[in-house]
Amino acid sequence: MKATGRLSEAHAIHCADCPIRARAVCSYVEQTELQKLNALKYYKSFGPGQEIVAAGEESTAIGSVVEGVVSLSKTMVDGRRQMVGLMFASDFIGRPQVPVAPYDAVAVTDVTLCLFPRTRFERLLQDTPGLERRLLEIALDELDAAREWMLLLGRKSAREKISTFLTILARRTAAASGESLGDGITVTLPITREAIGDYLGLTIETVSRQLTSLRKDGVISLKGSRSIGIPDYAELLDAAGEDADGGLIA
Amino acid sequence: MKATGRLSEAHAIHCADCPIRARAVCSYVEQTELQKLNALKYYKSFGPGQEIVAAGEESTAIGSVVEGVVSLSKTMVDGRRQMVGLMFASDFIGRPQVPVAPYDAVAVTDVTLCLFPRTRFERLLQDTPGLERRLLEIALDELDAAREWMLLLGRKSAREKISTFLTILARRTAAASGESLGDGITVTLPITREAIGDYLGLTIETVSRQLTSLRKDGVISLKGSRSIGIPDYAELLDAAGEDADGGLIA
DNA sequence: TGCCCACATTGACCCATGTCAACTGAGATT
DNA sequence: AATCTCAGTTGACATGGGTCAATGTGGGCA
Repeated sequence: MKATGRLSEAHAIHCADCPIRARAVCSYVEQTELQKLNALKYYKSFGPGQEIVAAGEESTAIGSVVEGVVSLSKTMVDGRRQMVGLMFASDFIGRPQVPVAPYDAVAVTDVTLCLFPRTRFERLLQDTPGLERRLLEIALDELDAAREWMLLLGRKSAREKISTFLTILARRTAAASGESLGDGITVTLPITREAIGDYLGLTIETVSRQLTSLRKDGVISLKGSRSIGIPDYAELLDAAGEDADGGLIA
Repeated sequence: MKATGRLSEAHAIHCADCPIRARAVCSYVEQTELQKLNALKYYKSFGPGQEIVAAGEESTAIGSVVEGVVSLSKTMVDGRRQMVGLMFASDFIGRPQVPVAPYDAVAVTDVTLCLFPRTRFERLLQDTPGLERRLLEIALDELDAAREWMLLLGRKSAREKISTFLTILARRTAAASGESLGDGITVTLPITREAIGDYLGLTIETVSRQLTSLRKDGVISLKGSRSIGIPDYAELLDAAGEDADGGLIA
């Protein structure tokens, strides 16, 4: 990853007090072993739009998102772009053993990462019990999510794509805030229309038109361009082409 | 997985003599430890079209493809289907810790699997050195491949999709036979037009038309419907919308 | 040998989504 | 307040790929 962090690099937080401790790679690591991680880790911050790694570039560090949103995307020579992952707090970025990043990682919001030098992390992986196990779980979760996304990209209509995206945000928002999905939740879009298009394999214009269409049909309400009300989650799920319970990976 | 194997269940092969030993989950396991795996494993065979697991069903066994081709696919309530993985010899099917399959697994050809009871395998994972590490590598490779596929599904044209698929087959064929990609390799399609459509997010008709179009343009030659000649691999790569070296995961 | 059946190809047509372009609106800059 | 800018919306039109339907074809079996 680049050496160009933007904000102050906060070293302050000890792993024991880490906000993402419960779900990150380190979550199975014992208190006693945590010292090793704590000694090696460092924070780095990035501003919106700032590049974290570029595809093809060597990434010397890997680690977790502590705060903010990071997009992973691939770009074709002629500029067509497909987002292949949208990473939130506690998600893991980068891959052990492989020095070259296969995609661009870009900060979408203000982002703080908890990083480890890659080769050091590879050694930790071998002698820190629980680390590898958690990383495997995370990788398998990502794989399931990627496959769910393949269904969306390959087979869903524009309307279904947008609706699916909103259901995911709604579930994420509900989970984070403890609200119920039932009673008219409001979600905040973490990304621009362009990024939504890149995520869903659509153009900006189609994203915009589908949002308008969903609004006209009363499935959602728009409060400014980044805030979306969902009066009836079940109706949205239906528009997403999901069977009632979804089967989706949040 | 189902208990309805079709062919003789060959227990004959010892792990030490296994044809996929070098690349499968077990490849880092020491000779001495191999006994444990060998004692637990069993073979199961399936005929073309036979279901291995259904989405939503409990899968009690997980393991490797020894021989043949397996498709993983997701289906929407209205029947739209997207293949999310095409598994060849040494690929791993199923996921530890998660009892319910998130997709259908179907034998495409005659298939032989090397299976382990899932919960037993989970225990092995913890006390067999190297097993977890290799599974992590496999999962991360699959994840990279899935993300590459997301780019294809979300952003590539029908012609590019078909061409990309053929480049992958060509590389796989070349690697398996030791031939060079340069001199007019011939690939055999392992799946029907319908399955190709499901893999690429296209209809049968579009698959057929694009193959015809590529033939008319001299990019490929058709020898029967399942055999395709590739006179100039570079030209095919170009039609796939790839920059010269690809960057694709085979 | 010839028929059958599933797989594949081809044609005609249509529609969802992309493309190109103009317009709008909210926040920042002066 | 005037204006600039950039994200977003909307409109008109083009087109790639889907849909529906007819036709071709090759391998297995009577």
